[in-house]
Amino acid sequence: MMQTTINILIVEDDPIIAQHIKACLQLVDYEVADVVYNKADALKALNNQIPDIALLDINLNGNMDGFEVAKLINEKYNIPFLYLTSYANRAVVEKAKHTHPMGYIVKPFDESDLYTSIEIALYNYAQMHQPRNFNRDQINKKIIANLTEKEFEILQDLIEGKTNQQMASKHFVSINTIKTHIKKVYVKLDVHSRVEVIQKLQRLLS
Amino acid sequence: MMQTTINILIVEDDPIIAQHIKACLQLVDYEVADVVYNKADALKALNNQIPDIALLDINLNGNMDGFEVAKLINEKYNIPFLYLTSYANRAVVEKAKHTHPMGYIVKPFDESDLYTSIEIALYNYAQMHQPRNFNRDQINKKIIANLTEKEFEILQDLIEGKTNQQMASKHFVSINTIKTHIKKVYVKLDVHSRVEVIQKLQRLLS
DNA sequence: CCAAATATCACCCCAACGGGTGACAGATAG
DNA sequence: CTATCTGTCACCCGTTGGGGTGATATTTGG
Repeated sequence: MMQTTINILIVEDDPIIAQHIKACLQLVDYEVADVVYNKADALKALNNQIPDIALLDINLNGNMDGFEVAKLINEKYNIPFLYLTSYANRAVVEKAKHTHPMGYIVKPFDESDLYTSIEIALYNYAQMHQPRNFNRDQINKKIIANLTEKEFEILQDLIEGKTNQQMASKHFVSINTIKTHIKKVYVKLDVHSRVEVIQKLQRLLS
Repeated sequence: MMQTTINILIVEDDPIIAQHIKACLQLVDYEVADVVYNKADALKALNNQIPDIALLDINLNGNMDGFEVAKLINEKYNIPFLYLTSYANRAVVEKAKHTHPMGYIVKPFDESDLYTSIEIALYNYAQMHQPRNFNRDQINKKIIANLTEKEFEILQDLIEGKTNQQMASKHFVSINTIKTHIKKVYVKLDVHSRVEVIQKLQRLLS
């Protein structure tokens, strides 16, 4: 349940600073997933392994490529990130905040700044991206026929976008069994499709 | 559109540092609502005038009263706050994050640190405490290829649980046309099913 | 001990969906 | 005036999903 180590991606074009960041992070027991020096490598690194959080320099080799990395993270990956840059003027900050960073650290910084900001970022991001109400009891309190444990598990997979076949593989059962469970979930939630399930849950848990 | 002035409450037991913070804030055109040196005065100040954001020192005259001010803000006031402290050890940060600060600045700091953190905090706090703004612009800002007006309409129907046939009837076009639109939406959102669309949107607009 | 609940699986049917290709007309922008 | 964008539509294909029926273990509560 507990995450053992936090994996961090560093995107910083200055190798010296990048290594300094890495050293700081390791001082406080973080794991550095990767250190990359430009946008292209950042995309590769993300595609290769999704970190728990990313530290982005805005200026990468003269371009403001950090913003584009941020945009990609927002689009494709479900992780928080911090800007870590020497730019602190209005125009840049204004643009930066629209990319939804969880923090903005101005250089120079030390490992305290990194540590505290990362901790807060991870915690807040998890808080705001995990609907806490979503558990079997909460749902069962609001419907007539209660979901069984298994049905609830299937329900979770369903709203995560898994296909019946994927669920069957995951749970080591026949796809027919999955279909049976889903049919029961539909009856209990009084819906007739996957999308309706999600709508129903949003209404129920809002 | 532009907020006139940002009003900030400073809670800091060291008068020298408090004045320094105040000076920094005024340098970047923030308004300082009040400067208080202990918990009791903080409560009074909050009761008197609700600022847009608060800067809290954790240590107030030897006690960790900053946490209690934070707790009160969470309970009674609808504003973000930042910790601004010299404590950066694990135990304190651990406790701090459970009080949901929008940031954690370690002393010493300068006005850049304050400015960037305050801007991000205000923006993110507003984002997460404002109900969903589901419109085409909001989505298009976060994806590479923009959705057209028609595609956005179809998207709305889709997340409402409508089938392709229902959309075709509603829009007085062929079901093939609907399928074409949906295919384009999928490409632009980089997804492959209806459920994934919903997931994606939730992430994009969270 | 027995009934109910739960989890498992099979088979059928057909509608719905996802993906690919290609086409055509009108609007718009450079 | 072209090139692109947008909206429209068709056809094909294979997969997935939703709905119905029925069966067999195992567990559990009364």
